[in-house]
Amino acid sequence: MKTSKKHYHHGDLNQSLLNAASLILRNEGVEGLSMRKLADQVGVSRTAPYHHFKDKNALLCSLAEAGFKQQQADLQALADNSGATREAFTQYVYRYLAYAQNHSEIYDLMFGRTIWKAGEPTAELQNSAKSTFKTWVYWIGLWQESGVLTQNNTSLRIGQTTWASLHGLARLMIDGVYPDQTGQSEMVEQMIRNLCSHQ
Amino acid sequence: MKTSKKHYHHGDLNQSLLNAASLILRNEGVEGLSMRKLADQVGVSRTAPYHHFKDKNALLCSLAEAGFKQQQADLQALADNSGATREAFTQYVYRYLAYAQNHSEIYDLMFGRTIWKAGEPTAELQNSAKSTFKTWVYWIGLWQESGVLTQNNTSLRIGQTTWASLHGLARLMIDGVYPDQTGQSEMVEQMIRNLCSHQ
DNA sequence: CGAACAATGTTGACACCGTCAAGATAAGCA
DNA sequence: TGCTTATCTTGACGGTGTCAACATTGTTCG
Repeated sequence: MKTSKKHYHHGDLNQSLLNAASLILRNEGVEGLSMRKLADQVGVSRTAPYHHFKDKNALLCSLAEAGFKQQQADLQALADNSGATREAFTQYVYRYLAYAQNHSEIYDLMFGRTIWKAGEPTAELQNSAKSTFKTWVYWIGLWQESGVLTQNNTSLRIGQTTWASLHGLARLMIDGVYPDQTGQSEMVEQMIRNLCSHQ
Repeated sequence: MKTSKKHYHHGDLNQSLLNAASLILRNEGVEGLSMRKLADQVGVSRTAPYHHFKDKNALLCSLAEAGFKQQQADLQALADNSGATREAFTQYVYRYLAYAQNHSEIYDLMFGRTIWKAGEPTAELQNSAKSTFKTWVYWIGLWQESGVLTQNNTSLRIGQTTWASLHGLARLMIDGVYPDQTGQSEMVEQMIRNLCSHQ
């Protein structure tokens, strides 16, 4: 019943849709992701997906949500293996940017206008985002305590600004504004030097 | 011949299209800007705009280009009236962010994926962007000389990172990821503190 | 002046898109 | 068994960008 192709019911359409959508996203970007093509890819009629996702926006939110969870797990693993040292922060930054580059389309969904401005973020998505940010602020606090980051403001504020800086870097690389890879790691190094406290 | 409505030829369609597009952009965002609606608004047939812009992408590039020029003039005026002081830098940052907020849709066109990744930036647009960035780097150099910004790297590198930070802040505000205005100016203040050299 | 030509406008058509409404099919349960 | 509900289907509507073919106008030159 699961792998059969002649069944009227698909079996696990919800997940299949997410998988196929992920693939299209990676290969063709959001612009190449349409509900019709998606349905076709999965081998189902145009409107079948609407029984699993309210609309396209809901599908995208689901993808972004998965992105948040993966990113959070990704980074959590790193933090567990090291203290609040400057080296850990550096690695954190590199991981963050690597994630943004390796999953640029999902990253765009997570933080871009498609969902947050043009569309409407699902409640679940908002929760995921908020949770991720809280974890981030928590670690910022630790880095402040250990003197890696400046203590001239609350961890919330420092969390906001450092994240904004990281995000800006990620966006410029992702959106094709900095097309050349040249000097990219130098930029990151300089950015880290800027973010860390100068004693 | 100019203001008449019964003429077969419009008279100044090119500019009229840009004006109308600007208006739609401001009121409804890029999502609400379609070539057909645009043509309708100007009172011309669907495909008339294609005699003035190769395609929608070209139109958007033109809008973004105008944005660059306006921004550059905007900021140039500021710089002319003040030296390379920290106060000038602060004002610069505020102006930059204000521009991003007050012209969020154009800002998005100038630096967003719509043109730079999904579409193809016109040669003219690329020139405008490059020119603006060069001016930016030039001023960064002056601020470095006067000790406002750090001298631990080239003006190009510092220009890239400070701009990335600013850009990140702008994006988060624009894209609706930071919906509340609360503490926004505090964020900016902290960001400036971070960017300026700590003597 | 008039004819040729280029610029600018028009309608028609095509292939997409998101999504709603109504009906078909299957699964779960009484 | 039959009823309900979840799932999937086809059909349809209004929207999109843009190409091809044709109409009109302004320009230029013999």
